[in-house]
Amino acid sequence: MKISTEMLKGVLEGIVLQIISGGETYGYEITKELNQHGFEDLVEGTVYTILMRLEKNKLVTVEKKKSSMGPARKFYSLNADGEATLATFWQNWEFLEKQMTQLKGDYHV
Amino acid sequence: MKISTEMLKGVLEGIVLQIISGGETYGYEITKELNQHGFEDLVEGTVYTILMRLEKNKLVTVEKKKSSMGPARKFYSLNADGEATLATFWQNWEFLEKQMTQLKGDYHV
DNA sequence: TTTGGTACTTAGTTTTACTATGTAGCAGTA
DNA sequence: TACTGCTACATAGTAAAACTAAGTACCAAA
Repeated sequence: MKISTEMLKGVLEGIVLQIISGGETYGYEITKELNQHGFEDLVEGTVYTILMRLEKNKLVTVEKKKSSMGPARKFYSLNADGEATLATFWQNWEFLEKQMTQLKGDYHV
Repeated sequence: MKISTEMLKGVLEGIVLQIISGGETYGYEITKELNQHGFEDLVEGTVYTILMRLEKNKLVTVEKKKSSMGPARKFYSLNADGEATLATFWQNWEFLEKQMTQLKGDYHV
């Protein structure tokens, strides 16, 4: 099963924040992890644009580190604003979940 | 609490299908119902564009009926394709819900 | 006759993710 | 050496969906 791409809008950024909150990581790794979490069709390009948006919006700190496995990696960590944004994201998500469950029940014939 | 608008993309169409599945209804009424279901900032224009998309994609049937309360109403009902699309929508939603819950647990520090 | 609620429409904009492609480092191997 | 494959990042252009903002029109009550 794959997730319809439109349904991801506004959710994907929160997901990436959540993954980074689990510990310093970088774009290529995030992509691979998401691919194994049901986001099969997600490609690197999409993740990189999100990471750059996070950086532009000052929700993360970035540190470049050399790797023995290829080119240098850009490691991302959440800063205070990032943590706050992530917390708000989950609140919104849970609220949406609740409304969706209600709608499903209320309008069932 | 209101739902962030970007998070709605791809979800709103399913929500509207779900409401219609509960019985023949029209745009203005759908808007009011959603406003009371946590979608406070949702305005008519948004709902109407979704309804027209549903009609264009042949997921609904439309019937115009006079009203004693103002101009004529356009009543929408789901057809077979609409029901199928709605069922798929809920499958996708539940899958996304599952993945989100997993992500929240897996990457918690 | 004017106000307010009901009801539908649409042009233009913004946001977000996708497509597609390019660049580059490094390891193993033929 | 040349080639393949995996690792890793970057980005220009496009598509989809919802929003903004404005308009039209019907009808009832004050």
